[in-house]
Amino acid sequence: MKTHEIIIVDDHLLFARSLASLVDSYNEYTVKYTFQNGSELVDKLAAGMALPAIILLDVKMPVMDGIATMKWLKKYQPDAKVLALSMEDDEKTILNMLRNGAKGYLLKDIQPSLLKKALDTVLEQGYFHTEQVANTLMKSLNDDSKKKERIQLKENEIRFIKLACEEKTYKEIADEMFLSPKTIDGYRQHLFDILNVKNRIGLVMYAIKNGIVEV
Amino acid sequence: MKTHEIIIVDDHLLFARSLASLVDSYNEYTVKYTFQNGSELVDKLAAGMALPAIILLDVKMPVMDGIATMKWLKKYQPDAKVLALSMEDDEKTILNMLRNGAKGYLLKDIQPSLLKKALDTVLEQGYFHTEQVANTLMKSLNDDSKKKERIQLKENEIRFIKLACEEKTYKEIADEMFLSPKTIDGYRQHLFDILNVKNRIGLVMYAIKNGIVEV
DNA sequence: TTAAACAAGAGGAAAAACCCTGTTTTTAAA
DNA sequence: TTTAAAAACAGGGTTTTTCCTCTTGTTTAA
Repeated sequence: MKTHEIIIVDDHLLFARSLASLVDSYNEYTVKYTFQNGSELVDKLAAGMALPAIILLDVKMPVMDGIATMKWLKKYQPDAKVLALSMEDDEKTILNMLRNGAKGYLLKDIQPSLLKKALDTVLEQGYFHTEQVANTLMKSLNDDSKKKERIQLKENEIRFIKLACEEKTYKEIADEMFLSPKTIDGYRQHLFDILNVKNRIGLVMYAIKNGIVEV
Repeated sequence: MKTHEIIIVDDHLLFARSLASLVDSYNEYTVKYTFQNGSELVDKLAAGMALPAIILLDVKMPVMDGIATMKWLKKYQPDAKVLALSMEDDEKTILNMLRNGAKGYLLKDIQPSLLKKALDTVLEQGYFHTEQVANTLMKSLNDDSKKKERIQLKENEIRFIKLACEEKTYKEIADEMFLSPKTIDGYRQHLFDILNVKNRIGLVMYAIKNGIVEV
């Protein structure tokens, strides 16, 4: 029976080696290579190496870390199946890896048996996540909807911002809000000042970053 | 021992009733009210009714549906703990409910025993999600990172768009790209045409929706 | 090889966005 | 009841954006 090829990318040699022997102990999987950082992997892939079934990718590495590697893979090898490995369950990092196409996020302190399940699940379903990571994910969805309004905006200002994110002129916005264009101009200027932006583009980006408008 | 109060909001009376008796059968929980739509709930809350421990909220309802209700709650009762109930596992809806603060998303065809676990978990951890929903969540994270570039854009056009999402004038963008402002103007016009947007705001929104720029 | 498509760029002009300094009216607070 | 801040609005000027048409040189495809 043909086994699935695995590549391990991790700068901690000891860990990488033991992980490799663990993976090799499964009948269905074989470790093809272990690399010490992202750019070793990228080099080989760029040189024409075929994608393995799954890449186990450490997040924190010197030279080219997990996130940089994911970005490269997303662009040039979007079909790569990557399981991220990490010491810490930092929310931002998890999101970043997953958003860039990682199929799952494993903490390094998981039960070895879980690794097998993770590999199997990724091949079958395309995704794998632990309870813990899923929780973090859920939380993040909510947090950013809460951490809104660090600067308290008035009802009308928010209405204005939302309209400013559409393809409308200020004149049209004024009509829609039943206010004079000059008042709208005042809103605009005031918001530029308090939000520290230079033009309407900045206002739109602020609105998106702070969840005032849905993307 | 004091039980946790539950409110059920569902327009299907038969379902609501049986759900209520199921919840009441747990020692730790008591159904306080059942409402037939979101606005009944909102009315009571607006009139000063205290929040229950958990609200079980149907997604598809007449008058005021789950999403509208979540939006109201997010604004006026952000501490409400809501478990969404739904017949279908539509990706958009799930995201929408969770983004608006739902603590979990239960499909109506789950095992009754899972409901108990869901209630317990929400109270303990703040969140509950089934395997299935978590999967949907993961998938959505990735799908939108892939569905990029439906319209094939040139390297330079993408560079321009990215800069157009910053607070720069076209003159500044031209300098940065070592091109004449008139060439930049050409890029702009061409992109407006092919992307079907009316102004730079539309361009920025397109860029964000299609993952050309990170938010 | 000739025509078509394309990229870079120019001129000119109207529309929209931006900026500053004011006045009047409302609203809220002392 | 007086005062003061905030909201609505105006005038008027500068800059940027947007739109249209046109030229020139380069690839590309028939």
